[in-house]
Amino acid sequence: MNIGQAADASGVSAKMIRYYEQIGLIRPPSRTGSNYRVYGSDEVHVLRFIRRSRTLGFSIEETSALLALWQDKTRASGEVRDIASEHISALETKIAELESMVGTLKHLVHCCQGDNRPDCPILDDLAGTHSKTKGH
Amino acid sequence: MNIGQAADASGVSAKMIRYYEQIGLIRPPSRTGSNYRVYGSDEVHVLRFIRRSRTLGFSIEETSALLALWQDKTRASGEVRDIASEHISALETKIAELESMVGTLKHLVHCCQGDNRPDCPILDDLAGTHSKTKGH
DNA sequence: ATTGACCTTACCATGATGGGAAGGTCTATC
DNA sequence: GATAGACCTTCCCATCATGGTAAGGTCAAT
Repeated sequence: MNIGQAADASGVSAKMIRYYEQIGLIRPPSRTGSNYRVYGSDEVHVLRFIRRSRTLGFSIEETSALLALWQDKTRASGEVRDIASEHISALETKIAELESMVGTLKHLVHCCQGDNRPDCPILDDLAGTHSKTKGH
Repeated sequence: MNIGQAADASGVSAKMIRYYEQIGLIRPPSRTGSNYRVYGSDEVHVLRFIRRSRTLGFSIEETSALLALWQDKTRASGEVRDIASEHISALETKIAELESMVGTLKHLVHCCQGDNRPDCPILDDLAGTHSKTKGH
């Protein structure tokens, strides 16, 4: 299997497959006589694992740890759960931050006439020219 | 005022002030005879505006647009509201994605024993070795 | 043999920020 | 004055994950 076919089969772009190899996330595959990378179903399986992990928002580093645990037959599932739990916490923090932003912005948009007058509470808030943003 | 003092007064690092100047977000300030940048309260005001905008998650590009509108006395507040509304939508999409990730991960963690057995539903899900992840 | 689709490596770009080096300047103290 | 230390200047590099592009080699079908 060529890299393009492995890319199609795994959903990871050829560009990324080479990158993952370069940073040591995956092993260098064997090559043909003309220096083409050759992949088998095992490699595709690994690539799918990586893709799913990335889709779930795990960083490359976390993905690398999960991959090692996956391939380690003697692993303890507690380690995996810890990684996932910490990732959940990080995601929830991020969500809370975004929700806070959205809350502020919605309030500002609600207060904004949206007409042609030069007054604009959104800009006023950004400029910090008034005392309070929140609290009706 | 030197760049360090402007940084302290605005909450934007000196490094970032120079960067904003370099990309054209802010105007180059005047210089002393010894080539030091000199800032006044107007510049600090602009920097605070930028900082607040970035804190609310607006990109540099969006911040640039908002800054132009802020400094345009004849602006229509509708434009500002449109930028903010679109940003809210983008943030909400992001939040929904993150919540979806968290939902999946929580389910997986819930199913994971966290003991020393090699079975781990989280890894199984990442590997895609079973039919369903969701749906109890 | 030619063509077109694929592969290879190598370099550059993103967005926003931080780090550091090498060298110049200002201020306070001796 | 001189010296020390805190500041300033520019320039380059790194991040993180991904995409693009260019120059050149290879394969399969016509």
